[in-house]
This record gives sequence, structure tokens and C-alpha cells, in this order.
Amino acid sequence: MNLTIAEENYIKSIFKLQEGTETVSTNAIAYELDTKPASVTDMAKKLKEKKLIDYEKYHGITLTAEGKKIALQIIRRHRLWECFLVDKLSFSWEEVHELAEELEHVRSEKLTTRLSDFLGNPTTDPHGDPIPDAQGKMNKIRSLQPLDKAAAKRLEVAAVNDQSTALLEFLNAKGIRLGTQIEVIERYEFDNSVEIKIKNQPAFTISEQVSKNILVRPL
Amino acid sequence: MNLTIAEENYIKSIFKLQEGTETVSTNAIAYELDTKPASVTDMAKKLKEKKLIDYEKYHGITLTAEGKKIALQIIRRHRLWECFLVDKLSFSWEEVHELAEELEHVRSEKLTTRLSDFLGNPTTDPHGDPIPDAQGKMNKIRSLQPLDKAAAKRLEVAAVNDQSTALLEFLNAKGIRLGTQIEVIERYEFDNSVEIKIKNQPAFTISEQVSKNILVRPL
DNA sequence: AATAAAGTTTAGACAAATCTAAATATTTTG
DNA sequence: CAAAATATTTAGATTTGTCTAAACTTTATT
Repeated sequence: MNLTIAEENYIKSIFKLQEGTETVSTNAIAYELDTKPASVTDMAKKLKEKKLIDYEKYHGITLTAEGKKIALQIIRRHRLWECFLVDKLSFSWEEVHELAEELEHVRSEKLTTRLSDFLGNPTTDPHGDPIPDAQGKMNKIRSLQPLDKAAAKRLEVAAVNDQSTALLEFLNAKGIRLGTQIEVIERYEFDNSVEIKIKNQPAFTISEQVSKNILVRPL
Repeated sequence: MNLTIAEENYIKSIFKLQEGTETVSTNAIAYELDTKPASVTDMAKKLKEKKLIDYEKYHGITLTAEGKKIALQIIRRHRLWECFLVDKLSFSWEEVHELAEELEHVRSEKLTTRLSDFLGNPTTDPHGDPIPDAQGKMNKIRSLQPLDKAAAKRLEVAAVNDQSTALLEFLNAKGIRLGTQIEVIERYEFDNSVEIKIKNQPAFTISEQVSKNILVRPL
């Protein structure tokens, strides 16, 4: 299956949006890829032709088994490159997403396998996201909960839900990284903000928008 | 300067062909890039518009200073990735050219700098070609001569002139790699073939086509 | 259930990169 | 130096991925 970079990006977006919901809307994909719904419709026809998605006019899109397989390969490459950039080239976690978006399109199984070996076959990327193995199997460590919904008081940061530079820089500034231990001091109902404390630091409050995107596990 | 991958490939080819000769022909570029002369003409207009080449209809192409600068950046990235693939991921020298052709198009100065540092700032790639530094300066170790023209009897292999898998696999099979020491036993005039000997091995003969592409330095 | 709102698709256009075939320019050669 | 050979360019078409504007479907609302 020979895919263009654009096709790969569509497959990846559909996979991402499909988590949870069954079928993905034209609009959602357009928003995710920063393009227009009409363009998505055009591409949907092509991907259907290639049997990578199921698609009926006006009724949304889902990946076929083959489509999912390809999505997982792309995600695997993306996350391995992120590990490489952080572990070997000392990039910080907010810098690597965009570079990995480009590197992920180099399709070579041999390269992917060797890169993975070189990195010690990591199972999570610098944002805490699981890395699919060569067969496309991925640990769904989604025993994780977003901080805004977690019940326990003592928590550990395990992943982030959003790769945007803005969020990651904010977390850097606050001293929040993967593995950081957090104590929930107070939850404020009126705006769903949370007051939290990190060891040896004064407590501070974060908005719902932020806490939604921090995935934690109870300690 | 925002270039497409196609534009980068044209720049790189022109740079390569420009060595020695002053102006590069439409035909030569078309052959190098495995495309048609008409396509080269079209692209020449675009690159001229962007001031990366000097071009007058029917009178060939040369890179401007800016064009050369960009070419050297691309070559730098290409050769650094080749080093990475061989030194860190254990690829062999005949496998890396095609992968590097893809990786070289990831344009990030920070990535390039860090990759170079990670590799110990190498100055030659796995085929013996010099790697331009961040300023575009490149050791012209072209005190090197092709084996078919070298005068001395005892020689060391310093580089190869052709990245094709076919040649490199041939050299692998014959035990010829960078640093291999060669003794010239005999030169045959009628077909310009050379009989050579590598330490602890029986002598063998190689064709002009091969010896042209092996760059050596006297010992 | 009819209508308004929201979402999606079609039609037609455009830019990038390519191609073929025909036209034109340059170079080589008898 | 004119004709032939070679090289280059133009004209017109194609593919991929995109867009806008208009048309159409589905869904939500009153």
C-alpha cells in the first residue's frame, strides 16, 4: 500500500478521533487537520477506494482493519522518533511533536525496528503515550484518568492529552512533568479549577482546561 | 525560504552536476532526477523566480550564492543522517542513501545541530564524502583520485563516487571498504581494467567502470 | 411535523509537479 | 555554411490536494 503523506495524515487523524466514538465526522477531521470539510470529503473517497476506511455519504467515517494497522504503524514511528529526540538529542517534550510529524512519514520497517532497538524498545513516548509494537499492539494504560476527574488526593502524572507547545510550556513552568507527584488540595466547583501542590513548592491553582489534559494515576 | 521537496531535489542535483563544469544542462538534470527535460524547464523558471539559480533560456543553469548555501545545507543533513544510520543503527553503507534522501528533507537547524553533536561532529560520511559544517564549509579532500587514474602502487580507499546499491554491494563482496589497503598489480590497457590485491587475499581484476568510482589516496 | 440550523457534498477552480507532442533554438558535421 | 542532429522550450493535459460557493441531507427546534 503506497500512501502519500496527506493520506497518512488523514488516517492518523481518523484513528485519533475514533477513540471512543464509533464514526468520525467530516467536520471533526477538517478541524483536526486544519483544512476544510470539502477537502475531507474528497479524501474520504480516495481512502474508501483504497479500502482503508468505511464511508457512506453523510454518515461518517471509520477505519477498516487495514486502515487501523497503518495508523498504528504511523503512530509507532511518530512516538519512537519523539523518544529519540528527547532521549538522544536532548530535546524537551514540547519541541518534539512537530519534528516527529515529519520524521514519521519515512516508511521503512527496517529503520523503525532498528530505531526501536537502539532506544531499548521503549513502550511509552515522552508525553506518556504508549508506543505500539511492530505488530501494532499497544498497551492501553488508560487506567489513567484526567486530573479533573480523578478521585484520589495523591496522584502521579502519567501522560498528557495534548501535544501543543502552549500546554507543555505551561507545565514546564509549573514544574509538572511525567512522574511528578501531585496532591489535590481543593476542587472549585464554579469553574472546575483545581488547587494542587507539588512537593517542596507552594500550592497553585490550574484551570479545568489544563487539568483535563493531565492524565494521572492514583498513588 | 520555503522550499518544496521537489525544489530541494533540483537544487541538490544542480549542485552535484555543477562540480567542475560551470553551467548545467536541462538534459543532465533530467537524467539525474529521472524526469523529463520539459519538467526541468518548468522548475528552472520557478527557481529563477526564487533567485536560487541563474537561468537564461537555452543557456543552462547555475546556482546563485543563496542556492549553493541551501544545497550545502541539504547535503549536510543527508550525510549526517547517513552517519547516524551506519554508526548508531548498524546499517551498512549501501542501504543508507535512500533513507537519507527522505530524512534530509526535515528542515530544522536545531535538529541538524544536535544530530551532528550526537554523532561527534563527523567530517565524512560512510562513503567517504565530506560533510559541510553549519556554515556550509566543506573539506575538499579531493586530493583523492579515482583508482583508474592513480599513479601509486599502494593505495588506501578513501571514498566512493557512486552511491548505488549495485556498486556498494559489489565492493562488499570483494572486501573493499573505506580504509581498505590496495596494491595495484597490473593495469590492462585494452579495457582499462586493473588487477588489484588486498592483504591476505588472492588478487582479482576490476573493470574500469568500478575503478573510476573508487577514490583512493596514496599510502 | 415543518422549518431552521448545522453538517456534508458537489461543482468548478487553482497551484504544484509532472508528462507528451510539437515547435524552436543551438550545435555539429559533411 | 547549410542541413542534420541534438537540446530545449512551449502548449496543452493530467494528478494530487486543496479551496469557495452553492446545493443538498440530516438533525434539532418550536
